Amino acid sequence: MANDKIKNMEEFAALSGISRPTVSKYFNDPESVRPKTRARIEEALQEHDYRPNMYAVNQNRKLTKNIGIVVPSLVDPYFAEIARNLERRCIDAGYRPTLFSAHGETHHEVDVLMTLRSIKPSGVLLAPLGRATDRAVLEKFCDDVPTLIFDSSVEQFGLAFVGSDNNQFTTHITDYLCRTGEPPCFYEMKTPANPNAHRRRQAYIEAMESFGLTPHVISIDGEGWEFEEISRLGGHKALEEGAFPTNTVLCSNDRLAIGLLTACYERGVKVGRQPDAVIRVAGQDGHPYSRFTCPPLTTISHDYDAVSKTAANALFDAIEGQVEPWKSTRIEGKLILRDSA
Amino acid sequence: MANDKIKNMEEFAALSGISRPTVSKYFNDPESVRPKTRARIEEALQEHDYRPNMYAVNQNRKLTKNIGIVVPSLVDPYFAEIARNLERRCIDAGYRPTLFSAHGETHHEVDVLMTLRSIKPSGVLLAPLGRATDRAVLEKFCDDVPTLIFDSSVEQFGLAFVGSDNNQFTTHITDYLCRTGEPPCFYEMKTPANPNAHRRRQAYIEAMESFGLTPHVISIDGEGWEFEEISRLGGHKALEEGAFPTNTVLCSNDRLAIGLLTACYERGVKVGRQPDAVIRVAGQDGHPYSRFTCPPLTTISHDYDAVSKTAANALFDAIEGQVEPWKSTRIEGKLILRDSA
DNA sequence: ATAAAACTTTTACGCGCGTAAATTTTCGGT
DNA sequence: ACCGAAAATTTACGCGCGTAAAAGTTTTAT
Repeated sequence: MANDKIKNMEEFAALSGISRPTVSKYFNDPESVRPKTRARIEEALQEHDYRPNMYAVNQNRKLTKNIGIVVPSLVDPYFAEIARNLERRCIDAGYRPTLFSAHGETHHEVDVLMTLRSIKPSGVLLAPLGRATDRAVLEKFCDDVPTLIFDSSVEQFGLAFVGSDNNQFTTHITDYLCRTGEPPCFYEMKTPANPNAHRRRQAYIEAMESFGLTPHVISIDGEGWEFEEISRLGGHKALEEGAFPTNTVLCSNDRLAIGLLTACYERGVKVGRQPDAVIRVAGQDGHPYSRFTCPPLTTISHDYDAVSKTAANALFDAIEGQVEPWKSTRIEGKLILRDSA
Repeated sequence: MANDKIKNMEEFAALSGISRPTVSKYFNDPESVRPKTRARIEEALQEHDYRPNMYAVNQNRKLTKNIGIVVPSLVDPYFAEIARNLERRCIDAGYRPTLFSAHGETHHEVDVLMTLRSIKPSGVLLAPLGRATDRAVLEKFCDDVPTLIFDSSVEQFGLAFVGSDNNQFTTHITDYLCRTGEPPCFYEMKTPANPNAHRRRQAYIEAMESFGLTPHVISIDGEGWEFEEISRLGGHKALEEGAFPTNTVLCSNDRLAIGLLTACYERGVKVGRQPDAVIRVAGQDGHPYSRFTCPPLTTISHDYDAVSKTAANALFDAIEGQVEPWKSTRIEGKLILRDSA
């Protein structure tokens, strides 16, 4: 590979012996030029290592190949995992994904949307903050940019919604817990950052009632995204006060469960389904670390692949012109039986 | 705010009653125009909501305001945390950071570097994969783009290196473990993905020898970045074979420790510093989840703030023209005493 | 071989903005 | 009120590429 610095397409076109407009066509779609021409360009490409200037390209294209991926927090392994999954799918589909995190705060989410506008993405995959999302800003954004909402829905904004079926999640695991021991109480944050929390509480209550049982919800104090620590503290308080009416606790999500397990450990409360255990704890999400808690956490897991595949494909379809009415796709979770419940 | 769509700076300049070049100056540096002029522009800005076209701007600027942040894996909470920290600092300093993950693989890291070239960043903060990094590619990249290497150094590439002092980490915690119980053996992966692992093993050996003790290194099998699971399996094997020559295990990093704790739990091996515990386990890194293991993990923590602050500032200085010879800054960690050791 | 179809080349313009040079306006100090 | 300096304006060009139109060339089908 020669080390000559090629500074623009003009020069590269000259070196490859092809006209610049044709080279331009090639970069926009290699299949659009004659095989012989393509071969010559690719040959020159190997020797001279040239890449079109991104900024000049996107200035003139009606549609960039950019896709924005936005999650509430990249520090949360659940979102990190799904973002990774989505990123890969975008790249494989020939797009250029860019990752953004709202860092759990409204104003950051708003900033991200402003930034996104400036890169003129052809589409956006957005997992909203939820309760903390600025509805008006998001709605306006969805009007301007093809946006697919995932993880938690915000009204009927955007192209469509794809997420997990929180009702099924909670109903399913509640059912399991009822069948294998005492019916669970529900452990959650009083003011949850995650909007799915509301759905899950509701689903728990309905499931319990449909089984002819009385639901019990324990709502702990705490603000923000430090779920584990909030739950650890709340767990201590609940255990001390004897706030759990049954020996089975269904947590609104795995991170709360992780914190609760720590609280149990610190108080010497044995968790599990063995005879000598005094409490069963279950989570929801299929958090990457749920396998490594002590005891390993029984949970109901998102189908990460299915969610991200459905979401990504729906966006790609919309970008490529398919117009479909707004719809909501909710994907079932899989129960993961481990030792904690 | 009027809803008229302003399509370029020309129009906006007309509406604000200021000439386009002056408006351009304003956007590049609001302080560079007369206060009265600035006020008029900002007034118009509120009413008409215009933002310069990013692509047109960066096409002509010698130096974009972009900064690339690259980590080996965003799914690893340690890197997610430090990436978050760096991202914030870039934004606060007026830059536009973009996050990239190498997903633990060489070819992805190479791809990221190619992508980075195309966005013409004014600087890059890069945590290399380490052993798996393509040296030649990285070296060439560092020649072309101002790059600051952090977390693990690769020769003397880039502007400088900023990371934790792995020698101090390991020496310090080894010392602590020796003083409070049996001297530790060292638990690591045979072929670690993380290059700091080598330094830490070496530091352990030297520390032990300086204390007049015999070092013992247990190297477990496994490839890739699924440290916890690799460690859990390796831990089972080691415990079964009685491979630990002492009751104290110092893990090369917290993720290995988390897996080992799970293995211990699954075998009913009690971990901790209480009299009835049979093994002590310590980690290294100050992983966000180390607080929530059972028992909570004793570890030596990165000074996340100091590392990211030093790294970011060094890059900013270089971008702003300060030329300094390559240097390596290694920041000490803080021992976090918890129940596991 | 010939005509039609498909592809390239040439030419030319525009995108939205940075930026330099020359000129005019504005401002603070006296 | 006057003058010099600082700032704003006018004018003009260029960045690297997309893209359209017209003309030329190659390929494919008949």
